[in-house]
Amino acid sequence: MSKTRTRFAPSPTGKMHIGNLRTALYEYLIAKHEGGSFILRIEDTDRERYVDGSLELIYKTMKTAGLQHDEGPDKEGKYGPYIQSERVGSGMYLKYAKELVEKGEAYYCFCSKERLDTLRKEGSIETGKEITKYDKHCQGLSKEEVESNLAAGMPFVIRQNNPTTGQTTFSDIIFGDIVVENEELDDMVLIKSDGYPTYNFANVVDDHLMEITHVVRGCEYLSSAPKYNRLYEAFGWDIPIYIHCPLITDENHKKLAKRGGASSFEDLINLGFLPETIVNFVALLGWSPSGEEEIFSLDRLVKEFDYKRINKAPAVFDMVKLRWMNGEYIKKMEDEAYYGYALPIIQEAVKRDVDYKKIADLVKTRIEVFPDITDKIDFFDELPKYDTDMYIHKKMKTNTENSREVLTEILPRYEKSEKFSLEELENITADYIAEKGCKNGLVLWPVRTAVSGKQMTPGGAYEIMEILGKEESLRRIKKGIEYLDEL
RNA sequence: GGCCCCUUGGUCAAGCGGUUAAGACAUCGCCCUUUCACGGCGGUAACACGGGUUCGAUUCCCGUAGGGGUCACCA
Repeated sequence: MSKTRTRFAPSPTGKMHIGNLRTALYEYLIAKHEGGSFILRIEDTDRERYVDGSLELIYKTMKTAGLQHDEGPDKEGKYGPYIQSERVGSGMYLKYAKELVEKGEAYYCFCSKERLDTLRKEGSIETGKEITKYDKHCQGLSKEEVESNLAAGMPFVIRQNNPTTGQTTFSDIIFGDIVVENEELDDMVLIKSDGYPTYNFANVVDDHLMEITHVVRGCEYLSSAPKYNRLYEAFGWDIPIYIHCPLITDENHKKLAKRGGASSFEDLINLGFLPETIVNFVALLGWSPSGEEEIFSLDRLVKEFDYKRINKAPAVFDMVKLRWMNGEYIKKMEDEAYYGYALPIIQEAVKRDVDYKKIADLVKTRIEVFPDITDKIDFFDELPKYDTDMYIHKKMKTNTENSREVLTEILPRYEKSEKFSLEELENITADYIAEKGCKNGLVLWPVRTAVSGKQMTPGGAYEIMEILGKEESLRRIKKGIEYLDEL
């Protein structure tokens, strides 16, 4: 048994789609789980769709996701070049295509775009159905006609020559054996008129040349798989193990579109998700471990991943659960890493001179995504204008009356505090509550309200006051009394 | 429309002929508590339908329905 080799073969056409990321991840996991190699190959045979900067984005994405390849354009390897456009120059794809022509498994086609278009249209008029198969028009060309056309410099493509009778079976690890009528197989183009191979052809040739053992890709390629098999067979090459992954869909059960919402790794990162979360989450979309855990590091995934447990049914990308999972990751983060993300956001939101780390600590268990921080801590920056109804709380038994009383009574006590530390504030308040003989909430609710102006805050009255400092805290309490006096 | 694939709670999913049909997210309730979270406990909620096969089907087979994918000189 040869060493496991998988490959991720993206096209440099923009952002990294979430489906592609999962494919890359599975390929990485399969290779690493079996101690094999993970190869990065760039499929840039469509020069029109090329997007500048995509290559760098691919590298960057793979790196931040932690999917380090063993071979690729930027890494040594004996199967290079790893960029298809660089392989075209040697004429190798054409050479292989010609080999198929020799064998009668492919043929030159000189049909114009116009003829192909009208072919489809006419077909639909006659039968009422759309004809999508090429009619093998050029297959009938004699060798001489082909030669003279070529000599005349006529543009051509090379098409696969598929049989019109019989059946082709192909085997997929996830979906099992799938049988199709050969009549259904279109004579797909192998070499385009610009001399570049099509994806379908380059893919097969390169996978063979690079000795790829497991081909992982999305389900949307399932229907082209039989044609691949014919290619392998025509060449007499070993067919790799196919692993077609279920689709990832949006909430409407439609293939996750590039448009609308977050469908790429970059989008998700920009929304504040951690790379580890995205990798973890995406791994669980269409695959499940044998145990019941759900939080997996990449290393754990490598250990646990068994591609035979990949699902068939499409999976909805659930943003809500993604957010939950990200929250789990945030809670588990080491301080240093956490502060690295949180502090800049807090500094941006709170201009006042306060202990940002303390704020960060308060908010750590209350967010799912880092941008959540801003809304939760804005009151540290400035006391919002609030309604005095906020002093009314049934459970705390507070109302505007007793709140005013509490605030007025406790204010001078806080004023006497020297350090205004958590401990001191706690003692002062506890003493007051004891003297008053009331419930904690009766005092703490109005204090927290006055000091924050919000109904919900990370941390309680003490934490907030400590962070705000004596001057600001007292100012806010006085403000609260003022509001209540106005009633 | 042709071809192909899919079908367990709202979502992700376990299950692989006999189970009280797991677990997670979401949701609801309770507890904890100075609010909100966190945490803890518990509840609601599923095998699309119809035929077979079988002593027995969520599991196997065939239909039906629904959903999805794909039909390029794009990948």
